[in-house]
Amino acid sequence: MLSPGHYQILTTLSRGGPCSRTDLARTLGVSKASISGLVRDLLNQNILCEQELVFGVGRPSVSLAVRADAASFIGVSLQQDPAVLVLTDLHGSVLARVEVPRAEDPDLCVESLVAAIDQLRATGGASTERLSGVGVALPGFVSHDRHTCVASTALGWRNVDIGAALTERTGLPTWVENDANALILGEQLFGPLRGSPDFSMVFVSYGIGCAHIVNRRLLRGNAGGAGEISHAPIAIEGFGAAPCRCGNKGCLETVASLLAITNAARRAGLPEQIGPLAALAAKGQPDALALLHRAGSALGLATAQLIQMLDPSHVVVMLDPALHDSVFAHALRKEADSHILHREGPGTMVTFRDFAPDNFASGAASLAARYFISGSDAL
Amino acid sequence: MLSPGHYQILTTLSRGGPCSRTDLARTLGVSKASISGLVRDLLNQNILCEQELVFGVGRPSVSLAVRADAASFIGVSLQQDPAVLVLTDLHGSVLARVEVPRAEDPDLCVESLVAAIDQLRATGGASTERLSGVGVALPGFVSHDRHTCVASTALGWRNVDIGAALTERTGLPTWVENDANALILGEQLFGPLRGSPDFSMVFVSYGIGCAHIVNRRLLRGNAGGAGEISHAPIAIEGFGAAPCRCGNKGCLETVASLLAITNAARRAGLPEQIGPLAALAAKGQPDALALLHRAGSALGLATAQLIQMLDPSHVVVMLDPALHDSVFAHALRKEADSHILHREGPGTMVTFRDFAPDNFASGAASLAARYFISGSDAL
DNA sequence: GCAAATGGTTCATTTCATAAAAAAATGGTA
DNA sequence: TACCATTTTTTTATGAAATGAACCATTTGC
Repeated sequence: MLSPGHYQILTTLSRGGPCSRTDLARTLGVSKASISGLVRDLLNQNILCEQELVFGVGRPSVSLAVRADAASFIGVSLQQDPAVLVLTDLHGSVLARVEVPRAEDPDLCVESLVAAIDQLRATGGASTERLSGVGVALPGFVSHDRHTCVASTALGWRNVDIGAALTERTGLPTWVENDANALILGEQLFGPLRGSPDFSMVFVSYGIGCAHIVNRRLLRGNAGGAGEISHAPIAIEGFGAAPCRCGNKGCLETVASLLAITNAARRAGLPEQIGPLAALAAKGQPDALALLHRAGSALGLATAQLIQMLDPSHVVVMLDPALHDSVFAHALRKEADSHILHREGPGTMVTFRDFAPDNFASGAASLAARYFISGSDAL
Repeated sequence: MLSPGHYQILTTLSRGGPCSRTDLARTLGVSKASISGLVRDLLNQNILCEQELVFGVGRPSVSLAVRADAASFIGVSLQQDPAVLVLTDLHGSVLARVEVPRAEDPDLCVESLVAAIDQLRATGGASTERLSGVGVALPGFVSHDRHTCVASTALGWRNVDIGAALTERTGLPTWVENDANALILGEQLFGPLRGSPDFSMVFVSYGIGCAHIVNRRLLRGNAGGAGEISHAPIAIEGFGAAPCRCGNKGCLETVASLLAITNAARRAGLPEQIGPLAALAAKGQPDALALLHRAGSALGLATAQLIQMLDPSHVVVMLDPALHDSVFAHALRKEADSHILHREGPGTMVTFRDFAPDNFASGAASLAARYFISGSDAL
């Protein structure tokens, strides 16, 4: 139905925001005549709309924009229990949201997800008329065709074809993706860093996740293992090197994950919740301070490794709000800063952002949105 | 002269080796009719040739191959003193070679390079009739248009437009590139790993260099700083953390570069040449063993960081031949292996290869060859 | 020999992109 | 107010490029 030319226009508008037909012709390097015809098609199909006039010297240009209601998508996050499902529009805005318990058994899990999806379809009303696809984010490895969960220790799954199951039950095309990858792909399509060709994201949850965009594409690596920062070797002098469940020693997640932090807090007789722990550290409690400083420094060192290796324009670190202005964040920034090579010009910008489980669901929805916009799942 | 279709055919043949017209049509997703016409053009221009017949069930297919003598290129390496210049054909084979002292002064340097290029042109004879371009590899940062050396501590250069200077004096289009990048781009076009979409290379010289191919493209990063493994933080327990010239502590190059090794050897009263030092270690001399083990372990740890972050299919480590079967190499492999997350399937393969200054010159020549083959310098 | 299978070519047709010209919409100026 | 310069957008005529379908070529296997 839509040609590569149509998809190029949608991608450009989605990446760079509204612009005129002439701008599109310049950006894409094709003639204004071609753009005119393609845009007409997209207007007729109610995928684009003409916005306000932009006045310059001559005839004003008409801004073209992708219509938010041209399509809607469902995103499923199995990153935590409970699972989060969202219905989003073509701008990435969340229209509806629902939570369901995350069942371990694959069949039960699909069952409850299908019920939740039906609920979203009912809630969404008119906006679900053009419902175009489902995206699933999960902690684990996903097959190359983005249908099957090859392995997930968190879920206890091996070779679960959740993509096929959901497609069959919902009648909607489904894409499955690793949680960190879904997060960064959502950011690339709809987030503040949209359009940035080289950036990385790290999130600190019970585990630690990481993903990279390089040359505008997701970095998967040879076996889909790129970004496995959890097991980055970060043994620092005086840090000790605790054995990790992977069998090695000195892995990042033995120090900086929420699980490691809460475990260490329990052993030290400190509160296990991250909020009270951070509050205690803010008041100057030495053990809490040392614990969070250690964890932040470790993640800072891993971040420095990342920056030296990839030289991204931005690294976004998603943290629990309680950690935002804490010794954890400060130690992270300081340790990272002291291990990167400073050169002229603007270096890599490290920013913190609130960690929320909904980010994964939105990211998952963006997988389907990407297909709608680019006409292929080439990431 | 050549259309995008022509370049697609050249790129496919160069990447995957000889194949038939029908194979090309299948691979590129276009009709046999189109291929037929494009191939005819390339045969007429003596860029392709028909090779042997491949017999199957029906009519045998004619293998098409890129002619090695369709064009030739000059590669310049300023990676070490003396500079190395090579003349290569379109298969990457070296046809002629010459060395010249590497002058510090940019004007003198250009002068001697031009003289050497003229010498290569004279030596090359008939093969230089289709001389198509010059590539330059140098240790330092290169501007985005691949003409100017922005900064090089090794050469003492700042904003030297060596590309423009050589183009003016030789009349040949010129591409300038960082040494590590030139090396890996040469490998991608002509080396054993040609066609592999994700791999990395590390070389150990007076400094340590590194570059990555990700999704078939060179990973440059935001400011061209990707692959700066020299200053990767590798402080290991018991390693100490020597201050580095970059101002930080615990950088890889303070331990594992040839410069660091020879300096440490001098302080310990050991031979400064890497060959005798390795021989001593092979005989069991404890200080030599400890020194090389330390250096190899450090590089192994950095390699583990690399593998965890990027998950490449291969990491090629270019080493002085004396180090190949040494404690350095063994410690490298052991340390890398003990810090990567092992999963099912074939993991990253770490291989050693001889380090030779000529590799950089060949890589430099491949920059020009790439333009001939792909019609653009989009890396 | 002849059918089956596959590789490669020819050619009329369609599709696609373009350049050039025309139309539209505005600001400035006499 | 009339008119011109400027820029955006549409229309139209032209040319390049890719295609499908038919055709020819050359082998294997029976």
